[in-house]
Amino acid sequence: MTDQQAFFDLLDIMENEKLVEAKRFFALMRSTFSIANLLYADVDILTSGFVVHRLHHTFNVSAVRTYLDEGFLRIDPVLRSIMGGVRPVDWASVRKLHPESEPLFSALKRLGAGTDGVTLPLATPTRRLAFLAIHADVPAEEWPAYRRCHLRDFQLLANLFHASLLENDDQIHLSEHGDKTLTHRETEVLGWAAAGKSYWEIGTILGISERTVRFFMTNARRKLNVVSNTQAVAQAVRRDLIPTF
Amino acid sequence: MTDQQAFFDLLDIMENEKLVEAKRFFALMRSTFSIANLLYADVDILTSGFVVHRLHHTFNVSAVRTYLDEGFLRIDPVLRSIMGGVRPVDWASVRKLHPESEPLFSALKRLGAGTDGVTLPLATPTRRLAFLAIHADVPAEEWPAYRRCHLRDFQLLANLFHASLLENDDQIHLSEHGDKTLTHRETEVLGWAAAGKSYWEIGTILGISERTVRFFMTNARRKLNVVSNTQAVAQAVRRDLIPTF
DNA sequence: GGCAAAACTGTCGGTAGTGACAGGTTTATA
DNA sequence: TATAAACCTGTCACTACCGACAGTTTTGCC
Repeated sequence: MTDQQAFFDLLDIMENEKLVEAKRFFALMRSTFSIANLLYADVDILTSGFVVHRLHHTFNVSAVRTYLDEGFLRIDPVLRSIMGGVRPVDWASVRKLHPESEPLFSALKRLGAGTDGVTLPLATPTRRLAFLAIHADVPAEEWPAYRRCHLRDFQLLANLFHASLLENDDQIHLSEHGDKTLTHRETEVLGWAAAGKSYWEIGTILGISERTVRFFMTNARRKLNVVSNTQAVAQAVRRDLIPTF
Repeated sequence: MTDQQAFFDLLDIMENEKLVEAKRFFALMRSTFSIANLLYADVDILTSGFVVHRLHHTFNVSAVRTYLDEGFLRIDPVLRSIMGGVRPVDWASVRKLHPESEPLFSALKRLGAGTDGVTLPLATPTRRLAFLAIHADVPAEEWPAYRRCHLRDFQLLANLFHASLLENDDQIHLSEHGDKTLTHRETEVLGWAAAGKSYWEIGTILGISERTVRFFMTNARRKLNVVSNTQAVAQAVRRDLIPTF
């Protein structure tokens, strides 16, 4: 049971160390399990493309570049599954479910990325997309059993690694934009927007100009760190900043 | 290694069954591990109080009621830790860190809730607070070793149980709120709109055209009887219709 | 197979929202 | 009396949203 011992040693590290560097985590994972490669990502998908918050991996750099340049990120059915839930996603089962993605899997194989593995979705406070992809280094026929056996290890360790990175993120974030409180007017216009009123209508209701309504709304958006009135209202409702009427 | 076998049997159930009832999950957990009691909660904490989204447990009903009535929910240092991160929280270590909470722990002991256990934070798409509290049924001196040994099992199984509930969430809540039921796609696009995504971005994320996103959003607006996406999202958030991914 | 519901797509024209430009007025507090 | 913070307003250019037009394809069920 040396396998077991190695896992518990790794668990102790992940539980007790404040920040575990990605390189170190990957090295430990590879020495503990039969893993060929690992990829951890925390990205935000936007109009302009995607904003990579964090990306660490052990794959061939040019292979990952090819994957990104070819736009595989947008069509990868594994990622689509990740976005749709919180369960671990086994690559093989997705491959079976999406035969139209066969070219992608073939390309990945050519790039040396292999096709046996599992991707674990990870929770982010905002709606970003974070995951740990684990590329197996066991014969294809042994993979299902190996995955079944070690999924619990992967899940816990991935969570702890992710938590470690997030916790170090928070420090930066909190010091960057400490909580801004909304003014009375900002709260008011958010409330009316949540009630479906347009800028013009809100201006009429509050007896101010449409422009001024926009001014308050823009301030509110900035303070809430969001990009649209819709998102601002969603935030405000969730955080109970809007009087219910 | 019957212990091991029992875990894997349970894993198979959690991975393959669409919806696992809380009662059944708890029973399976208790028969597989040395667990006295379990408590799963998914709540939303607001300034005006807390909204219980889901609550399942095996504790004494009146004990839980006392816990809530006494306002322990607000002062419980375990919950405070949970809110701050995504790591599993061991009750004993929190107790040591917060000597001022000793009365709470004593009260819990009186209520039969015990003081050896661990609470696992679970990811929610919105900023709700979800967790699985596991109350050990092993002698106090054996608990640290037992916890270390089975944390990975707890983490994975808790995740899968939580995922199962989340996946079945929208149906349950919509049936409560009656008339118009939103389709899966409609709730999905609402969720991304609440996250500040534009039609184009949502289309890209979901792998459909911008026009189709507009189609779903228009249907959602009509069903919710609102005039703007902003109002639709406000309604959806208030009524907890926002999708769970 | 037939039917309904859901999922999906295209185009047009008008209205609403958004960021960046550049200000002025009132009110509370140091 | 400074000084900040809130409150208030105008214009321009651009993008996003929204309703109404008119469909096709897929999925689940009887």
